[in-house]
Amino acid sequence: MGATKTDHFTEQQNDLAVIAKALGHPARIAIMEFLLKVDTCICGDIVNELPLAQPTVSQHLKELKNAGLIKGSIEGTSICYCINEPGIEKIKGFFQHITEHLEKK
Amino acid sequence: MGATKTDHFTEQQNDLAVIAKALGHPARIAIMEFLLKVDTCICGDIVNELPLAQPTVSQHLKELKNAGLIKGSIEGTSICYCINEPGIEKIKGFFQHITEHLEKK
DNA sequence: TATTTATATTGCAATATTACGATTTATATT
DNA sequence: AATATAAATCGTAATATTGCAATATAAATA
Repeated sequence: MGATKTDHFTEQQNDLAVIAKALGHPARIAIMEFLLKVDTCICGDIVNELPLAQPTVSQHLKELKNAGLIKGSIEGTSICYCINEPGIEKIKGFFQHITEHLEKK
Repeated sequence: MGATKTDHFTEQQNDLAVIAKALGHPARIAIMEFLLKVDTCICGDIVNELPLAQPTVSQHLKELKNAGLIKGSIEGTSICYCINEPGIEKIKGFFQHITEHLEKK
């Protein structure tokens, strides 16, 4: 196989998994950290920062955007990327829920 | 390829990615939620709960354990699994760092 | 309109993941 | 000792991911 049985799980479970999966690669963690530092930047800045080729960075950005963790806005010939707070809040809520529940014991 | 360039990133970035990746599958999100609900359980309980075969569940548990998100202790012929709080705190810290940083603007 | 600049897409090879049947390991119980 | 129970491991097929060269797209500028 190799295909995840997504239809056997709830929408929320699948949604959280997509977000977590998007962060499940060191390059994408590095992109998030870089975006946090510079606030906003274009794809080329990340290509200069990371040891990866432009198509690879573009692909990682696409996955982060698809998960709702970043957003991009067109600025002339380039695209300005920045962190999308609602996406962060969604996964953060999952962990807060866990720790709150654990503390009640 | 298909192989992640782990050696080009920091240990912390790789560590966070491993934790996030472990949660990047709906079955493993479901296992975490189930563990939170029942506090502690054995592999067989999860097999009864999820639409997955025993070897598959065992594999998912291994990955969660490897990431430090759960821990297991031997209880006679079975193994008692529960959430490992320090693992949760590590990834939770990452998101708190992000939101704290974003609020300062 | 030709060129430059910035990013996305395509296609492909190497590797990783997912899932499960069959088997193995390890501890209890009879 | 034989059997039952619980979980891990092995082997394997199907599918997904990673990374990049080559190419395409799209907007600004000369």
